Amino acid sequence: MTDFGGQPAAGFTRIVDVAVALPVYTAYTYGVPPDLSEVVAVGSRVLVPFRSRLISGYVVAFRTGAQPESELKAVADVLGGAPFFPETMVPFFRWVADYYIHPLGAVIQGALPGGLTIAEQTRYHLTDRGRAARLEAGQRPVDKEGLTCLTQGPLTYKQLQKTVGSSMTRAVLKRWLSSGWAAGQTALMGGRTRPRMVRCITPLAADQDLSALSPQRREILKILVRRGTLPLKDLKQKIPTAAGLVRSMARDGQVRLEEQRLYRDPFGETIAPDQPPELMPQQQQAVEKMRADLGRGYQTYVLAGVTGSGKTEVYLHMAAAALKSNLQVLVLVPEIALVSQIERSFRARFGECVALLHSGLSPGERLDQWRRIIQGDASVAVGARSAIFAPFDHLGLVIVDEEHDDSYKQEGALRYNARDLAVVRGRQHGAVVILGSATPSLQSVYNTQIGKFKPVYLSERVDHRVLPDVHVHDLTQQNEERGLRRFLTPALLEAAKETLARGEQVLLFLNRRGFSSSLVCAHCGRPLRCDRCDISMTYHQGANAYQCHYCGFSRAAVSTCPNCGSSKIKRLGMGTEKLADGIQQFFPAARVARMDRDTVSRKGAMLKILKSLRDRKIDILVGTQMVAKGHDYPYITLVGIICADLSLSLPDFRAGERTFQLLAQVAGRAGRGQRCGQVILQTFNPDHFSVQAARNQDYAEFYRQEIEFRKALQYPPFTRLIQVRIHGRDKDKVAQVAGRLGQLSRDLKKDEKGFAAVQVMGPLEAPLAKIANQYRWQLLLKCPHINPLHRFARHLLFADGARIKRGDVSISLDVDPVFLM
DNA sequence: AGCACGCCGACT
DNA sequence: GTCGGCGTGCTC
Repeated sequence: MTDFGGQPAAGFTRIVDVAVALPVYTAYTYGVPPDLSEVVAVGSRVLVPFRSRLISGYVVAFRTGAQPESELKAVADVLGGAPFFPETMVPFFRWVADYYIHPLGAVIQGALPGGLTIAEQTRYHLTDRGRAARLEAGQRPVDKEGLTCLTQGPLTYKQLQKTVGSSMTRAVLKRWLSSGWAAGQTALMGGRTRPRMVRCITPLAADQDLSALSPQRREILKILVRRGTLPLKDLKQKIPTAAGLVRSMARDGQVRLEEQRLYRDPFGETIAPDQPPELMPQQQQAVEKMRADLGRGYQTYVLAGVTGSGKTEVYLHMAAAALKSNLQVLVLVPEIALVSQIERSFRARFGECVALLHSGLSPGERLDQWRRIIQGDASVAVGARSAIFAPFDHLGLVIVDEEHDDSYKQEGALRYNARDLAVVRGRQHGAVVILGSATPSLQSVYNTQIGKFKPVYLSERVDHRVLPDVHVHDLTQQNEERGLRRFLTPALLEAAKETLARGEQVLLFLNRRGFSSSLVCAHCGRPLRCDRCDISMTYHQGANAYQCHYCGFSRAAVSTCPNCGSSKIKRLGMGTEKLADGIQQFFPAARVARMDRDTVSRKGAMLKILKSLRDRKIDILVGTQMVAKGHDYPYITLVGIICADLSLSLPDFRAGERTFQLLAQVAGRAGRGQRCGQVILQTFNPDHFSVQAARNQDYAEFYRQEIEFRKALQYPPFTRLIQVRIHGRDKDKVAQVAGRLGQLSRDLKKDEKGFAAVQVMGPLEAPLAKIANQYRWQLLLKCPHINPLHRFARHLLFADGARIKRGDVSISLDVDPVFLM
């Protein structure tokens, strides 16, 4: 096999820093051998020796300083040819790694299209001797079981351990190797995503004398001359025997056969080009104001436009202006379902130069869109939060639509907020950033107040449509009612009746899916909880099952109470499923549809519902917060908010903000077409300021009250937060580690003067104390400034916390947490 | 992550 | 006395 250690010290033409795709926090330095020096660039994906195996990494810098060359290992290969990101993005990756306290290599890895990572892996196979040993009597159970696993084919150590269990240790494997029962073979694994290469045929001379050819050859050439280069597959559809024919035609010099890269097409149907419409005066002013800054350095604008004020058209005009100055444009929307709407507008206006980036694409499609951007074939990218890493080099405009939306926060290993990163990237590229929303986040509005961002307002709806009337109805008045009537006020039913009679559509919003959201044993009175999460389950009628909304666990609805064995389970509370069911009984003739995570899980299901709505094949749409997100419903004139309070009672300092945004957004769905809309808002808290502000569509009033509350309690935007999460399978160990981290935090605060301003809250058991068998504790760090907070968290995680950490308890950080549950 | 090294308990 | 468990540390 290859020897990695003994490369000649001399002969390295260049020295590079490589960020490897592992949880390590430093870049490593390698020498570039002469045969690779031409192809290595910043952004190259390289294969490098690391300890005793080969793994992939990314070149983040060339080294010029003196480095003892003899100690360097050599880059083994350059993968995938061209670089995967421009050099200008390295500072961005570094910023992200630093700010979110995450390994640089992992940041890059997470940013790039998936399926690229390569590492050397050893897989073990059974030898003849091992086959014999397996059958011998008196073998240990581990050996017997493990060797049997290998009869199915070679496995890695990890795979073996997974199937056999914890008794399968490295020592056992070593014994097999030394006694010759098994042997290892090392190979490069992963990295299966490749450009799609297709055999294409090109006609060689357009003016060939066709009469001398056979009729079939003549036909092929005719098609080719008309269509230009064509994939062989397409030609075969017209002429089934084309494969053989073109080969001989190539020999005769009539056509050329070659492998060409074909971009996988994630776009649906083609879209007819449109013309920019005339802007309203307000839109025109907004565009003029922001356009003046394009190409003149960084500036962030908060575009606060009421629902229906034509923000998209402002985006399109800004994008056109940026493209005209040869600047690239990045457009972010909160979720995949909204990408297609915006993407259609952009493609209609700008055509082929639009790329699409979101996690719904296949790895191959993503890689292709990525390449189109790097090669400059696409100068506009539309996508969900991960598109913030699009490999643009001359970014001039970043648009974040519905910037208040929590979906911009990525949960998982690297917890970033794409909206915040848009501002960072904009600053690094000297670009204009537009944060657009009808209900901007408190954070962004605060930033306009302190002069960090500039505000731009769109207060008029296009075509002078008026905002809908919002009527608040107190649900406590319904306490005497039973069943559905408890949540359907006479006013709502009356309004629905009238709306349907006029042939218009009704939207009913209830932020809770399923049929019954509360399951209680009729015998012993205990709530039915998920085994793995310690959270109340929800009854789903469609699936006839009890489901856990946190881990997905599902059990048949015939199950008995785990506590007393009774089979009588009371189904209380209401979700969208029960609401849709019930409303149908009130309006038997109406066509009722439901839109929530259960009905749109299949690909394209949501578009189908939206299309039926537009085609007026639906009279009443029942939905969760999904219906509140940016969709256009031209024929909906009545919006019923069934219970405005569901998000109000959550133990989260942002509950009020979230509720206001949700209510205002849902209300804004009414009357977007020609007709005026009305909203009926039902609530148990009619006097709550979030409800009041939503009713009056009064953002300023909401802001005034909410900002007071944040200031009084010293919450963001007046402070910064880092949440430390401690979780693991062993309840006691998690609690113990959490306690020790808390103690450590207080010691740290006492010992270092710089940490005086850092407030340590907790450790506390998380509000959702157990999810998917993981027990959870948390520690909240709060400070007016981010710097001490960062240093503090690093200290906790690396310097001292590292000693506290146990193998089976993990500690992770969430910088600027959005969900505190 | 993955792999080696090194330190303690239960067995031939 | 060794075998083998897992905590600790390093990888250019």
